[in-house]
Amino acid sequence: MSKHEAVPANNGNAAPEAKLSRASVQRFSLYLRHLERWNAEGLQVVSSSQLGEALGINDAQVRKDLAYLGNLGQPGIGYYTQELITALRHRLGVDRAWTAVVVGVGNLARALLRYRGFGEQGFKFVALFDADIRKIGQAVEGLTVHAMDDVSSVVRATQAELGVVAVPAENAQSVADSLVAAGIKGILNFAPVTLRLPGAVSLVTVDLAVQLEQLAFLVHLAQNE
Amino acid sequence: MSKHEAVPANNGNAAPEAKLSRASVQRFSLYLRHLERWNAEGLQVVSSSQLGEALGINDAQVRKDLAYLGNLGQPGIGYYTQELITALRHRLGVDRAWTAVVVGVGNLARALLRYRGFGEQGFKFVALFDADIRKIGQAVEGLTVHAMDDVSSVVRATQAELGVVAVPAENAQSVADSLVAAGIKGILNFAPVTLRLPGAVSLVTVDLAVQLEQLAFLVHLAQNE
DNA sequence: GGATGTGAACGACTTCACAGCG
DNA sequence: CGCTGTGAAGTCGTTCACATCC
Repeated sequence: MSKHEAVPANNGNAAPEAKLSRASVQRFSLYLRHLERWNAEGLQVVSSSQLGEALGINDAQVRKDLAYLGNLGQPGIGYYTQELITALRHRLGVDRAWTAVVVGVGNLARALLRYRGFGEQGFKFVALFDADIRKIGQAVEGLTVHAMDDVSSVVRATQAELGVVAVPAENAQSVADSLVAAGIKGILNFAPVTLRLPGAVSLVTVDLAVQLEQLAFLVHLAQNE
Repeated sequence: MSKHEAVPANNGNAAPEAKLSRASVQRFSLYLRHLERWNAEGLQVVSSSQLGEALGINDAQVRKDLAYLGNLGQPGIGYYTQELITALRHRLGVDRAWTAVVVGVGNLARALLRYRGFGEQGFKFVALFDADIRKIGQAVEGLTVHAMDDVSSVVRATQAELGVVAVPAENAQSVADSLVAAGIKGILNFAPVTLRLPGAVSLVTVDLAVQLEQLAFLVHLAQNE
């Protein structure tokens, strides 16, 4: 990493966090996934056009994105896979473990808990919560389901940083409020509502209904042409 | 726009489909959801600033979006809720029924099948498929699980238009190919891969791993400041 | 007055094109 | 040579500001 000699060290120490678009960050995750596979397959060098092709985007875009990581590219050669992976993981913040809790133990929660790959990327689910008293105490995917009243104590005890909201729309805001009050730093929300959170808490919403409607619209559009 | 005497009825019949950004379409879904709730609560008129506030966006943005629907706004008043709903549903293509099949009967599939609201928006799941021979013939959420070999015949028989891919990454492309071969018009993909589809088939990908990493990045960023 | 519709300014993202380096 | 890094141009989306209309 420490790259002195040549390179003006634009990430010297002052404001290393340049403006990274949300789109770039999403692509970072995708680059990382492809790189890790290729690296496992023994590929040691990769070019911006290979990455671009894998993601279906322009190669200049790839170089622009990767430039945020510093001057890792070797003109005439490409990028060293392992080096890129390390830099990407560091920049994304996944070069360390993340702990998460899930509220709402339905099928979606189960799907997430079983999703292999989260673990590989350093995400660890440490607790589950549900409002349904019948589910409390049950073990799901190796974790015990706690009562909603225990959110605060369990989140503090586990020092969980991320919370997944997988409850019906009408309960989502109050669940989010509980998580925030317990000290959660970021929420992944699957409920179809616009959550209101304090600025210090990050939010990513995945709205499945919107996505399905989006698809219907695209098909609808394609048919009327 | 041609400006003569009351509304030029620009949605007469010619070329109503202007360029609609993907972002606009996503917002359309959100507008629709809020409007339907407000309408059910008896609200008859709504303003761009109310909608903007509900979605957390600028009111000018709302007006720009809604302008795609024609001149529905009443200066000094706002928009008539019912009229907006009708226009939005029509434009989104959800003023008719959509049939969908799901491939990969895991927890994610179950979560989708139970998701209330899909039905209300006119989406109907008509068949399930799975490669696991032990699941074939089982009933899940009222639908029978079919073998992968039956994709073609069942899709044709049900005239399903949309396909949900909820299988592991390594099988996603071949599943998608089967769906396309069977005549599916659009695919909602949950597998963490970049699917390659013919141009005539629409695609929406929901990558949960990317979303979780995005959240981690945002928290990571907020902490280093 | 109060809210729409929209040109114009602004800002963000993408692509082009090419100098420069290994 | 091939491939990076990056200004410049181009494209797209958002916000501003205000004329317009009920």
